Amino acid sequence: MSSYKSDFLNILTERGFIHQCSDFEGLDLKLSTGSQTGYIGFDATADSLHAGSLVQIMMLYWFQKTGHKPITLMGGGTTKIGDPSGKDESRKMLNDATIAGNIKGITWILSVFLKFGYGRNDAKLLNNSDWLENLNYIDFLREYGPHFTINRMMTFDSVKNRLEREQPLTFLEFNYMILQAYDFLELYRRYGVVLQMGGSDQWGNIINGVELSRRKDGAQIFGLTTPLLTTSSGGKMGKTAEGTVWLDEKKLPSYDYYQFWRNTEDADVGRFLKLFTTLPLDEIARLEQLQGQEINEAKKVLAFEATRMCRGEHAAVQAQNTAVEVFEKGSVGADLPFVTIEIDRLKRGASVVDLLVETGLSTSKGEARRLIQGGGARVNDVPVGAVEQTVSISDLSREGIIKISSGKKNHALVKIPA
RNA sequence: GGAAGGGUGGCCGAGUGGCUAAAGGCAGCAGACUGUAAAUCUGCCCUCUUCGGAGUACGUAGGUUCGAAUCCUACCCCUUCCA
Repeated sequence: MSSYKSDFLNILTERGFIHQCSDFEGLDLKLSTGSQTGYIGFDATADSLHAGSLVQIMMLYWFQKTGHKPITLMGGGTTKIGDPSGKDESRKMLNDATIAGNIKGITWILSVFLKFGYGRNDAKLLNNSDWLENLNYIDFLREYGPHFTINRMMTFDSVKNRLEREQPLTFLEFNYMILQAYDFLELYRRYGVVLQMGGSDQWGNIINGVELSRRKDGAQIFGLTTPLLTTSSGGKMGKTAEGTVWLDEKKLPSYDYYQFWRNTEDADVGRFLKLFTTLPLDEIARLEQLQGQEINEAKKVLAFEATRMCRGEHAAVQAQNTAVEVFEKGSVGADLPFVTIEIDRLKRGASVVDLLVETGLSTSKGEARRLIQGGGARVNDVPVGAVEQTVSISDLSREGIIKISSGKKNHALVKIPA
């Protein structure tokens, strides 16, 4: 289907990673002449990454897999500015300690997907504060300022959108793309980086770096972006009802991570299999053929593989087992969240409303009541009829467990202390 | 510094003295239908509650009034235009 010389571009094309490239031919030629270095920048605005960043991470994964050297650039410096791309409001200012903590968390999760080290194509971690923090304002302006025209900058979406929507865009944020462009040039000079990858919202920032490097150093370097990922029904990737789909297991249990992928919409399964698993394409093609109810098999593969990559084989198996127990056998699984309760309290009768709140299935008593009134609460899979209902010893299973559910998908366990 | 407009629930956006916990839309939750999908339909959607109510809330702080998101004053912030 595709006909690039480089494995990297072939794989990316086949798996649907590519949105735009500054120069396909040039990049292909460059990549096919040997191992190259490329990078992706990560904002340090949160202490971990979520599913929305996974496409970029997978792109780096393939970059390394095909023999090239990935650099993950932490935006220690640029995070202090705030990227205006895709938002109407400027970011909160973060302090140094927070940024440092965030970088630590992000680095950890990246190391799950990439092999870091000192080998030939091992991934390398850098922080742009190394060269941004001590820039001399006047020198910087004189050196690089002339290469950016306001006229041109106004045409970039990040700037244009703000202006069109009459939202404020401060000079601080206006500088973001200049600094990111400078990052690229700096990386080219220091490490011979020839490719910057990123989400499609980064296109403007990336292309600025390509142009700046060409003008300053005559560098022939490239930009490559992934499509903006949305679900087929238009939802944003990485956010769900429960909140953000964090990659870090400390921030999202593996069972929930598995369930996120398990609940993928039909229309997205094939696309996601290509992007988020490393299964061979013919295997994916087979799974894509499945219709109707059989598509669930493909979703299980997707969920398992995605969980395995991010959380490891053991966690994936466990999550899958729990899902089978809960959904296919109507039973309970080890991975379900649980709370313990004193046996005395059970003897007296513990209110379902309280338990819904304690297990985290509801965030307030009012919400728990509404859930019951709406017929969405269950105890041991039996709908709760009244708000006042309580559970007692007799509700305990042989294993000493009571299953509490909010709807059909959200379950938690109440256990008595061993 | 001056002039005009504006700041409402997670978001968008009505509301210009009581009928407003605040229209409508989006997002979200639950139910029905299914396949742990989508679409559709229905209910819910500030917090607490002994279910009678109670407490908070319309940028911030005061004031007028029996009664304010709505009127007045000061302050903060945003937008546009002028200097």
